[in-house]
Amino acid sequence: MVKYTQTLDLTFSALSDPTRREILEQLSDGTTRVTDLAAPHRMSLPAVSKHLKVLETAGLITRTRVGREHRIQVDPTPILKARDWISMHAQVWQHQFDKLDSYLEQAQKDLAGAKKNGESNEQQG
Amino acid sequence: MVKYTQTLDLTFSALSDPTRREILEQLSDGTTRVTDLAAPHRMSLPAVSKHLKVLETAGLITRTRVGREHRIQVDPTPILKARDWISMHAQVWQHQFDKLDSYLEQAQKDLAGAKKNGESNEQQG
DNA sequence: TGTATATTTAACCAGATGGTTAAATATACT
DNA sequence: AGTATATTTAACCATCTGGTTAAATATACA
Repeated sequence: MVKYTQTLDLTFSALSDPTRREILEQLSDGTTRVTDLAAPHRMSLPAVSKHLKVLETAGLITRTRVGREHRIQVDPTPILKARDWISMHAQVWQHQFDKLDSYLEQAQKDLAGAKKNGESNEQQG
Repeated sequence: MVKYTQTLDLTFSALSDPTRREILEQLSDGTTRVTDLAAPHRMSLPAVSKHLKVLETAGLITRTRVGREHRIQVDPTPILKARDWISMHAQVWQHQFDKLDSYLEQAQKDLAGAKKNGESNEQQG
């Protein structure tokens, strides 16, 4: 369970940087070489190399050496676990959120009624 | 589109901390007061207060003042956008990943065949 | 062997992050 | 008015993050 949490930490953290998300999108397009991945980004190659290391440490990509080139591939497993974590809670959150909506509506009505009747803002008993 | 990226940055970043994810889970359980949210965490109240601020800035929670208490509520909207971003790419990633699998299998077979035939490890080109 | 290419590592830096304690603010209670 | 409770803000600190440039490493090519 420590592991699970650490995985989510690393995954969400890796996904929090726009450059890294773009890299993951480039990988969708079939780009694999580090130099090619780096090309569109307005930063140095070492900077991109660092981003790749972050993605690799988080397990979001794997690397295969072919001669002097490194071929980068996505491993979607941890990202899907992150999505699962969201999905696991989304329904309850949505429910809570809807409850809040209706609560606020009701509070609005209560307030209007209270004002009309000259009641205080305090709850009774 | 800048906005969209910033939202994802803030959302994934907010989700990358285990304390903040636990807070979101506590909110599922109906906990709302700051003090109650802070109780299970082995850190000071100001530390939790900071985490709440991060969640609030990212738009993951909203806050309603009731007297001296702050009632915290989840807003699932940005989290669902983060999930959407993952979902939008998951299928292609999965496909790429499966392709890699079959590539590696094939390479494994090629290698085995090459060894049997006394071929070198170099590509013949 | 010498040179070019692909990529990482090292050293450095500014700013962000996540924690602390002490103090401030706002509200409630008697 | 005075005290207690709920919460944030301020000031501080160590560590992490994301970038830089220069150098190192590994492979390819002639």
